[in-house]
Amino acid sequence: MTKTLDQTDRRILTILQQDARLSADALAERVGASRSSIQRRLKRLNETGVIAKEVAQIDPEQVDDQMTFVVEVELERERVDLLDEFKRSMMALDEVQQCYYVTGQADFVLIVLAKDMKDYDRLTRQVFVENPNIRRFATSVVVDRVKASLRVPITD
Amino acid sequence: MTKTLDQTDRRILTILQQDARLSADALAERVGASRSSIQRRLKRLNETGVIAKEVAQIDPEQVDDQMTFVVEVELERERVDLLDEFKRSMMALDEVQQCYYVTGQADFVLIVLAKDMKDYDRLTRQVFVENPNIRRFATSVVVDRVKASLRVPITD
DNA sequence: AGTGAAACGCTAATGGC
DNA sequence: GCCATTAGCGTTTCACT
Repeated sequence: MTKTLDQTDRRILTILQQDARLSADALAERVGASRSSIQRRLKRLNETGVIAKEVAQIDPEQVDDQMTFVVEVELERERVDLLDEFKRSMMALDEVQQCYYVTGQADFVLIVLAKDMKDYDRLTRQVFVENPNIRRFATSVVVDRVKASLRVPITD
Repeated sequence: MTKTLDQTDRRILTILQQDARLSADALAERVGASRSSIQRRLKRLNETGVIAKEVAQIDPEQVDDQMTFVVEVELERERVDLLDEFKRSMMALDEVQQCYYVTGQADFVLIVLAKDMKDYDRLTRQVFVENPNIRRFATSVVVDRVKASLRVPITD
């Protein structure tokens, strides 16, 4: 909880967000510390959950022709139990890459992946249209995935 | 370009999207192949760019108290050179975690991180308000980051 | 063509000092 | 920060199919 992340920690995190395959030696050189120091820090950063996980980023176009959609969802009533139920259903759907509960006219903003429009249509019918708790949803089709990361800016 | 990814490749990709730290031995066991086969596949998947990179996912709350914003941006005129200029400026901004060029009333949807409202306000003044090419932008504040990944669903 | 098994040297990570 | 041990990696070779 009490995260005293010093400058070295922050530099490590900045680097690992771009490339998690770097060895402790390479990191040591870049941030100006010894390898053992780096490894102790890495262990701590992993154990405390600052580094949540390391994942491979896949090029969507090379796997299947995947389309991306931005979806705004407005619920009928904002009851806590219904909100939670909606959140849980979004968590469970592989096609929903991201889900944000937001202020403003919409209640949720989603990033959704699907193979094609037909596939997307099938998904929305299943998840939104047949859900009486959803007042409306608006879809934007992503033409260009200009930038897509989960990178957190870290000032050191 | 489009390699035929077989079932084993797809399983590997699915697993690595959740945890890129697994050893070739561990992968071999999970997908039912030998270590050498896995390593040959990994090499190919990396060289062809199917696996674009491996990155560490940081818990934003443990680094700084970061707020997340969803921003819709509408440009004044959709001239190709102006679109490209806007895309480039988004690429360059660390605070812009994601940027999608979309169909619909908005031209772009952004996911933006900032320390607080003041910080966000400063950013928008700089990037949007003082840009004559931007007709309007609408901000939603993220209350709950329900789900945030870049995971591409891979059916095998 | 790709697979699985074995073996090579090397680099990197781990835990104790 | 250093050292010794262990683990994992990258590669090659070979027989198989």
